Amino acid sequence: MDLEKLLADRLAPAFAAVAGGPVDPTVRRSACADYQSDAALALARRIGRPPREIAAEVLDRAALGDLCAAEVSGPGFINLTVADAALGVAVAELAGDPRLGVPRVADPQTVVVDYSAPNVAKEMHVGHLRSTVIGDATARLLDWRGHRVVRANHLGDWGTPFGMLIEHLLDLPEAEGADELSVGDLDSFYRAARAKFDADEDFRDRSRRRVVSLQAGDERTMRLWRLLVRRSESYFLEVYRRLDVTLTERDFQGESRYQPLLAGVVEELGRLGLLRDSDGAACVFPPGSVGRDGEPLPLIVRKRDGGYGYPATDLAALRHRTGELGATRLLYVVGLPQRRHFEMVFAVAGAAGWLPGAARPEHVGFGSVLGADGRMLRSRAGAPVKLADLLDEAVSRATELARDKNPELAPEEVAEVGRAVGIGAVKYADLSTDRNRDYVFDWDRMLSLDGNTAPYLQYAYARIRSLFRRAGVAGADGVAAGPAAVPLADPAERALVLALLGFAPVVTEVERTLEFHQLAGHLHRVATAFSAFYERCPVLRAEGPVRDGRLLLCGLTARVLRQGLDVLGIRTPERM
RNA sequence: GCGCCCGUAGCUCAGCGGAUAGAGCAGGGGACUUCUAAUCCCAAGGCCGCAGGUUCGAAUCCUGCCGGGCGCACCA
Repeated sequence: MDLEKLLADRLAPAFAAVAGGPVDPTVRRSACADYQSDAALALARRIGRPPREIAAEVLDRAALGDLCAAEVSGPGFINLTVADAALGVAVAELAGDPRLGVPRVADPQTVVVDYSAPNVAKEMHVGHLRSTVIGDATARLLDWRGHRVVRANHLGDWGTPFGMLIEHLLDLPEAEGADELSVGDLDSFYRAARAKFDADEDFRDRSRRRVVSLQAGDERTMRLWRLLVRRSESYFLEVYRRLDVTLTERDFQGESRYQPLLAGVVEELGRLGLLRDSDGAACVFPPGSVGRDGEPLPLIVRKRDGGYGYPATDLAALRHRTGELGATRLLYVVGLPQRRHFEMVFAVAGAAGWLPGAARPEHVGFGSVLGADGRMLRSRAGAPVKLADLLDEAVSRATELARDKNPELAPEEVAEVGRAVGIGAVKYADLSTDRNRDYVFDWDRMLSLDGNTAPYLQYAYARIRSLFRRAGVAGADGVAAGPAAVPLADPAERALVLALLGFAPVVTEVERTLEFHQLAGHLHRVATAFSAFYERCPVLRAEGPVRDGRLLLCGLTARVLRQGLDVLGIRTPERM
């Protein structure tokens, strides 16, 4: 039962009667009561009556029954305090719902989530962290809601650098080359190739010729290219596994797969009359984009040299996603600096008719990860921080903490907790702030057990699990066969119930906005409400209906935390 | 020059037209013979970058400034 909606439904007829037409009662959570309605204030001008008078009349007419107490407050707010009995029933119903009040969508969309997108033969670094983490949370959330989700890992697996990479691979004894690639030291492989390219004229020539063979589909070249791609992919999959990211080998949809389509894309744009030649390059000039010189900015779909850049690839991919996959929501989880690029791509796609009907492309942008100095996070040497190193450090710091704080954990448990907490902390730090902003990467803060952090939420979950182990009863695993109503005596119980009832509205909101910090913030509120409840309200020492009710609250809290964190891609260890 | 993002407590961040702007950290004071103290409770801390405007009501919307970050033709 959606309490907000229930309250709104009770108030709506009264508002309609007073206003002489339909009114949204705008019920929301309140600091001054459980819920409040602001609609009387907005209505005052429309019908020319004082807001308090409107609110009073609405309350006279509203059939609130024994659902809640209501009063007019301040300039015309209607404060709603839900009856304990109604809350107790609502929370018991929620506990009986395997989906925690969040139904599967009635009208599933096909959603393509384009995220992660590392480059073959290059190390994944912090720059890939946000796209991977935010994108994966997006895919998980939409999956859970029942949409058809296509994960698209738009791998950088094509382009001129592959000439030099393949030549470098040829220069090495094959075994050594393969070895170097598989140990995960992709950067030194790339750097060595690059260094040779910069220093050696002959190598440069060979590299350029190699690009030509690659584009021509030369068999031996393709074999080596596939070797590079496959080695890199297995390395990326290892990183995803450690990061608890759901991307698999089936989700690699690299740039190379669109190469055969690019000529057709350009040809079609030409047929539609959208193309203009500019200095020999085939361009589309979407309205509204202006460059440094004040002149219209082109989207270059074919370069002067006849090659294709990533605008062409993005257009081909988009056309494929709407045309072949039937996607109606196209999400691009890519950093904010690419904002204009996507504006232009979407504008061109729209003009070309590749966004039929309900198809909506959306750039899910995000800010940068900063170091303590407020600049882009870099290693001490000034290089981008390798994602693998970052994860190592997260796990080792968290393992250290776990060993330190809970000596009762067995060694294998320490290792498992360290992984869950370390990785969870990194992901949560990323997901718990507004993705549009840059955020400061700070180990101590993200691993703190206080505040809006993964370990705090995980700890709340672990405490509940511990409690159930001690009680020797099931409960936190799934739907509990609990009481039909939960008796609520303590304010901490009420606060917890209200927080738990707020889970569903937040999930549906985040499905729309993809602002995961809203979900994170809500889970934090649930966890703080639980911690306060846990301090004040004995569970196992209580008796009868009170004990049963509290066990139900604990079980439901655990399920909400676990489900919410699962959507964020974060584990909930049984012990900490 | 143009465009995008961002300026809220000492620090890191919430606050999506509504009441007295909220958390956490740091600093101050308390609570462990007790279901995990990795926790909880209390107090303190604010010209919401500045100036106008719209509104019954603005941190929130609009305009202009100031400050920071990023981006602006053939790299992806």
